Amino acid sequence: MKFNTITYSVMGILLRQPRTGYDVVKDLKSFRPAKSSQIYPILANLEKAGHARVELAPQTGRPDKKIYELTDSGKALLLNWLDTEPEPPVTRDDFLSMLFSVWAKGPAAAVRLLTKRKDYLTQYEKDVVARHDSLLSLDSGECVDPGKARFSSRLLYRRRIRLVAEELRWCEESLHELQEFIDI
Amino acid sequence: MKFNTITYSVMGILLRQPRTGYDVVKDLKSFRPAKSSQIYPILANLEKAGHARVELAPQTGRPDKKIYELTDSGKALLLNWLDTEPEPPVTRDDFLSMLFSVWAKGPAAAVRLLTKRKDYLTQYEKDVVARHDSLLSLDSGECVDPGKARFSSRLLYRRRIRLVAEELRWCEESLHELQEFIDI
DNA sequence: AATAACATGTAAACAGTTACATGATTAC
DNA sequence: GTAATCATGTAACTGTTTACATGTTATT
Repeated sequence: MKFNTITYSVMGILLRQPRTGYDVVKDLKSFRPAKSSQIYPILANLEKAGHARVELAPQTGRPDKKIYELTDSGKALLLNWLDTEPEPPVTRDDFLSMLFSVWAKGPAAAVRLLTKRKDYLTQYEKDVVARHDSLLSLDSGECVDPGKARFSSRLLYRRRIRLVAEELRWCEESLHELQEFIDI
Repeated sequence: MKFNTITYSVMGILLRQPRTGYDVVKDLKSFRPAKSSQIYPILANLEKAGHARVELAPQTGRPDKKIYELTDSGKALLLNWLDTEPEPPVTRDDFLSMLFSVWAKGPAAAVRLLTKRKDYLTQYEKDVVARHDSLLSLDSGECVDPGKARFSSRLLYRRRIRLVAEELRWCEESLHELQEFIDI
């Protein structure tokens, strides 16, 4: 059976700890967002293929929890995937398409667009920094041990923070450049 | 009629100059990549809706060129879109999913993964810088005029260059951190 | 001689989102 | 009392890629 790449991301969550579908969706948010309607079938497929097993936790008033756990074959499959060539990243960002055409609307429109982006990034930066800080506060020792899951998480957060900060600098530089065309 | 966001990216290309479907695919590559099988129907729809008109350029030995040009209604629609709220950007990047799980494979695997990324980014940086430079060499005056299309292009290239450079710094920093776990 | 670029498009498959179905519990 | 969170999933729709169909011309 051939799996798509999001399946490996799901396995990456289960490698760290047994999780429900609902949990997996939350955990994926930071590096590979997906809707629950996409995740539930993936978990079912993993179980059918023997790469995950399920434990049922009965609940009252809401659907019973299905706690998924990675099997040895699942773990082996995931670790194997790490040696394959990752496909080049793809980004879809309306802001870039808007910027591409904003010249036709004049400098004021460009300023509006870039200011909106700056606000978005500022908020985003705050969120990521907060999550990064709370990760470090949990157990700063684990975060620097490359054999621990939190090491990976820390690297990912740090990357995000750096990139967002750099795009903010770019926004400000671009806005600064546009100033002279607005004021005069 | 309601259009999806890639349609606006296509209109953004046509706003700059009349183009064939083949050309549009090439032009989109830098900020909103898409396959030709997705673009041809979009162009046909734009024409049907009256937002683009087609001029036929007969050729021998290969299909006649269909040169699309944006109409006034198309231009108005595009400029209107620039005032709407862009949806938050989404990125799909296998490398991030691999990094998320690489802790389970140990520091040497992490070094391999990051080195591969570094190589990819180094090549990518070279490409973008080259395209940025060739843009500047064409007409450096237009590039600083926010009423000209090349101003938008220059901003987009500069953003890419900055972000790639920042991710390269992050790679190197992370690799440096991993060194001590490998050598000893 | 082989490969890349030029040029159009359709059909099928895959990936991903939105809407639906269902409702208790918890926090404000 | 209102909104968010918890918890599962299916069906329909939209978006994107891959495979097919068909060749010529230019470059290496």
